[in-house]
Amino acid sequence: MSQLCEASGVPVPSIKYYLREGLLPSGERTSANQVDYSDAHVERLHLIRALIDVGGLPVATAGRVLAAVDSPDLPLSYIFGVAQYAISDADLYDELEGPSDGTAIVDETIERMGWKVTDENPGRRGAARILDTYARLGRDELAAIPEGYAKGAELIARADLAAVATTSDVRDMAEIVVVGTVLGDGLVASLRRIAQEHVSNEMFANPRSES
Amino acid sequence: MSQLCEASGVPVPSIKYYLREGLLPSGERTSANQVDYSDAHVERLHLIRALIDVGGLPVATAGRVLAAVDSPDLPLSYIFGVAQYAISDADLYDELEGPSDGTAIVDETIERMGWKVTDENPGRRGAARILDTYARLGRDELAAIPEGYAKGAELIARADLAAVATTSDVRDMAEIVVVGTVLGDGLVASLRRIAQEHVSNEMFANPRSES
DNA sequence: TCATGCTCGATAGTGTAACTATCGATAGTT
DNA sequence: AACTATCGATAGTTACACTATCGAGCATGA
Repeated sequence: MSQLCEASGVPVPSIKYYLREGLLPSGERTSANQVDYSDAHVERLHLIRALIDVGGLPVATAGRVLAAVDSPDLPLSYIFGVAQYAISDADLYDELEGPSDGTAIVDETIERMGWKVTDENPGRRGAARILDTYARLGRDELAAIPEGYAKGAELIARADLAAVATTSDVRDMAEIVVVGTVLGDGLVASLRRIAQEHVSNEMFANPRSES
Repeated sequence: MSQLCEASGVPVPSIKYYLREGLLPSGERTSANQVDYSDAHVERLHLIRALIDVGGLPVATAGRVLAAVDSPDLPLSYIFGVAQYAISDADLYDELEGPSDGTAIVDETIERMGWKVTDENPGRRGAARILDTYARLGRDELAAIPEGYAKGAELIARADLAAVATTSDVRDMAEIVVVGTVLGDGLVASLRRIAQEHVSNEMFANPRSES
C-alpha cells in the first residue's frame, strides 16, 4: 500500500526493494492484490532508514542486523556482537594479519585498564588495524592508545550500558543495543569534534586574549 | 612508473586513477614518456589508501582533505574543519532542518560542559541529527547526551590535541589532524566496543562468578 | 638501426550497490 | 463494464571506484 509510503516518507519503489531484500516483513495479505500494513511496518521503515541513512550501513548489513533484533532469544552479548560486527567493515576480517604491533598495544591497554574481554571482540582487530595503519604512515605520535582514549571509551560504554538497563524487555534491549551501537558511533564522533574545537581554543588561545 | 606500484603496493591503474583525480601530484617529467616519482609519492599513496580503505572516505572527499593538507598556510582550525567536514556525510548539510530538540540538547550540553565552540562546528549538526533520529524512533532513553559521553569526548579530544602538540611544523600538524581525525573515529569506536563488552560483563556478571 | 617493450595520457568498459521504472495480471470502485 | 490501483517480477538507471584498451612516443639492445 501507498499509505505505508505516505506514513513513513519512504518512496514506494524503495519499500518494494526492502521487501524483496527481506528487511521489511510483508504485511497481511487480504486478497491477491491487497496487503495490509500496520504501524509496526511504519516503525520498521523508520528503523531501516535510520540504520542506512544516519548509521551509514549498507542495505545488506542492515538486513543482518535487523534479523538479529528479530530473533527473540539471542543472548545480549550476541546482539552486541552482531551490531559491532556489522559496523566494522565486514571484509576487514578476511585480511587476517597475525599479531602485529597494533595487536600488542591493544592487548596492553586492555590489561592496563583491567578490562575483561574475549579474544573475538571485533574492536580488538579494528583498533589494531588502525594502530598499524598509523605506524605504516610513520605517524608514531598517533600509534599508541592514549590514556584519555581508554578512559573516554570506558565512560562512554558505561553510559551505553546504563541506557540498555532502562528496560528489561529482551526485544527492547536488542533494539537499544543495535541502534545505540550503530548510531552511537556517530554521536561520539560528533561530540569528539565539538570537544576538539573547545580544547583547541583552550590550548592555542587566540592572539587577542593572549597578549 | 611501475616501480611506484611495486614500492607502494597500489596497482598501476589505480595510481593512474588517483593522478587523474588529483589526489596524487604527478612526478617530474624526464622525457615525453618518462616520469620520475620520489619517496614522497610512495608516502602519499600510503596516505591515500589509509584515508580510503581504513578511514572509509570516498575518493573525491579524500582529494579535498589532501588538498587542505597541501595548503601550507591554512590555519589549524581550518584544517580541523576540513577533516571534520569531510567525514561527516557532506550532503548532511543540505537538509537544513532548523532548530530541533536535538539542537537544544546539544546546546545545553555544550553549556553544561563549559565548552566554547562556534556555531558552525560540524559536530553540532551531526550530534543533533542523531539525537533527532533517536527521538523519531521513539528511543527516548537514547535521545539525550549522557554525562559519560560528554566527559569521554573531552578526554579523547585532549589526547588528540596532545598528539598535535608533539610537533611545531605546520605541515606535520595538518597531517596529524587529518589522519587523527579520520582514522581516530575508528579507533574510538573500536575501543568503545571493547569497553562495552567489559562493562557488560561487569553488570550482567555470568552466573558462575556471581554465586 | 630498428624491432621490442615499456611508458604515458585519453577514452571506454566493468562490477557492485541502491534504487527506479515498466509490465502484465488481477481486484476493488463507480 | 470502465477505471484506477495494487502486486510481484524483471529490467533499467545512476554513481562510484576502478580496470582495460589504445595509440603514440621514446629507449635500449641485437
